Amino acid sequence: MRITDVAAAAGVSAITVSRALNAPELLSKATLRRVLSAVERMGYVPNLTAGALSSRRSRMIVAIVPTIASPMYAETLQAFTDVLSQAGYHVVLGLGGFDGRDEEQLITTLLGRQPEGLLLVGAVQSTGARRRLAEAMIPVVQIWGDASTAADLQVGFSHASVGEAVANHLCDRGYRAFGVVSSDDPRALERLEGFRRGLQRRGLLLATQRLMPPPSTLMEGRAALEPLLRDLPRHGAVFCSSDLLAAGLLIEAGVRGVRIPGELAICGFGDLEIGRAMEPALTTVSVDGTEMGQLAARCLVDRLAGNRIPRRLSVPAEIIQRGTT
Amino acid sequence: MRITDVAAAAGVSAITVSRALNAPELLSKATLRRVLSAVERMGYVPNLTAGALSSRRSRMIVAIVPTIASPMYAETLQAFTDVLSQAGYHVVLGLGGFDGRDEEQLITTLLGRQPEGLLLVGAVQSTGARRRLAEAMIPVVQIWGDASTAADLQVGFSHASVGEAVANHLCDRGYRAFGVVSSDDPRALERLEGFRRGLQRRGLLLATQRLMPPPSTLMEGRAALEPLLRDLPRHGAVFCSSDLLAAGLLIEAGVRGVRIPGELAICGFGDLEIGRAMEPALTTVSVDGTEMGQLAARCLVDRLAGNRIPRRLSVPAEIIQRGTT
DNA sequence: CGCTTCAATGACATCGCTAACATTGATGGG
DNA sequence: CCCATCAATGTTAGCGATGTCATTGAAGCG
Repeated sequence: MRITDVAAAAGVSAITVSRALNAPELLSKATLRRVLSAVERMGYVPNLTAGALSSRRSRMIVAIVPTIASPMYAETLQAFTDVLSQAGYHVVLGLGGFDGRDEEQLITTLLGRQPEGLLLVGAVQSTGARRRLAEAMIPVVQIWGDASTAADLQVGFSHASVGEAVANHLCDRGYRAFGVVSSDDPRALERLEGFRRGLQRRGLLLATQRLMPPPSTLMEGRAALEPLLRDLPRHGAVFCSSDLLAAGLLIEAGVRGVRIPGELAICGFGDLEIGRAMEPALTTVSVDGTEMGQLAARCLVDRLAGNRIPRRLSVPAEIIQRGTT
Repeated sequence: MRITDVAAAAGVSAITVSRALNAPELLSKATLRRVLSAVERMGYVPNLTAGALSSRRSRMIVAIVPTIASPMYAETLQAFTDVLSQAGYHVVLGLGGFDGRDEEQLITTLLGRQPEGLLLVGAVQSTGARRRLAEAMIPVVQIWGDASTAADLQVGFSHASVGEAVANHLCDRGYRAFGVVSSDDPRALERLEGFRRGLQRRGLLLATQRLMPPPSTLMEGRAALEPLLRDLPRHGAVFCSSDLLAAGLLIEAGVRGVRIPGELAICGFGDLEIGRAMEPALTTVSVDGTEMGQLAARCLVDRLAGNRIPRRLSVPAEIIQRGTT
């Protein structure tokens, strides 16, 4: 069924039906009612593909995320999609993984959909992909971004500063020996670097670090405890790149009877529900993934509506002092 | 840049460029090479919207999921998207929530994209939405489905049987007093009903049940322990609708010094990582969310390729006996 | 009353691609 | 040597909507 069918049924022209659906204020009350009732009666569903081609407005936004299997990204994407859906956009999902392989390929085919905007979690790695994005001439919001790569629009926080702040916080609480258990994705590595620098500023060193490929899991956290205890002096503190790793440590500590924070202090990252629910509750860094997703979405919507918006937005990343440090 | 620009640059007609990209086997080696090099050189990205309109093949699949904030669905969707992406489809995300509000609206606008297939988590609630789906004449795969609602294609398992199997399992292990802590989404309720029936068959009754709105959280699990202990005789067993609830009980039990499974046995659902990582590890029902997502995707791909495929596929749901029962 | 103005509607071309059919020229069999 | 055949490429006409400009008629105004 096409728009012309509805038009015929309502005794108007195709464009009038189009207007009834897209710009009802242009029609007289009577016509509008007649057309809408025909639409309703016939169960007409407009072909958005055709509409997009004609109007050059696809009303689609592409979201490129490493994975949604990780709760942090899932939460962000959920919020992002909710807001955009409200604003009348559809979200096309691109799962890129953590390595840059196929990145350009993925971005290219998705750009072929003529999205009006794009969400990017983390940085674009390949220059080819970067060029493609630039050529697309659409707003790109980057979230969870590294400082290094400047996208068009950015919603996030400085991972390096977070690392440094955690270092300071732990020093202030009196810890003097430090370890890191971290995934080796670019954002985690930036936090680690900041952490290390923060320690250096205080004249302290990192005693041990353990890197592993993303995504991080509880099990990896559990497995990390034993080597950590070996390498780190008693009363040390460990900074984990994810609450999952931290919670894993906590669980294993429970099993082994290691007192937390007495024998080992733990700071996580992400403020996931699991951290809040553990006993003792996890000290962690809270970044509001939901807010970040919402902000990113609103950025795009505003920008597409022609409003001027700030190119950089910060969401706060704050250390939540709880029971494990 | 349009396809004709590339065609001009390569000294061929538009359709030849189209074929170079979509049906290279139809072209001579020389022409193919010439065209592809022009495509490459000019950085041409085909407009898939136009292509979709013309060919009536959108190469898009719509996925409608209650939420991706829940790890189970996120995992399934991840697998689903991965497979489809491999097969050259893009996934458009629809987040429907758990209530049926706006369901028809959401489905309708998404159908306007002319997707070639659709993934549905759970059942369609409104009849309006069901009619719309039927009229769209595209394959619809339903996963995590209730038995009641027969979609076009179905990949899943019987929630009721799972509930019954858990009842039997717990009875067989000698428990005689039973409780349930559950979300009240339709699928969880079906499991609950099966559980109750299973108990009845054995001449046993449910001593207490506590329902709460989805999504389930660890915190709700923790909060559920105290009333549960009040209402349920010692040495009872509780069936939770999610590993998150179960893990919450487990954490709270640790805090209160309630011995698991000595004083309280716990069975979860979902086989999430957290259940495996807890100590004692959680007895649970494992349904492979990844496999379900992959299967659903393959169903669609096969069907769209014109192959005959079974209308119902089962993925196994098996009880994993671990430390909490 | 004639002219402007504006609200309401329509006609037509167009968005960028591909399906369907047409054409071309080389190949090979009788 | 002619003609059927087939591989390789081209021509034309849409796909289903909307942008743009044109048209209509009623209202307002001096």
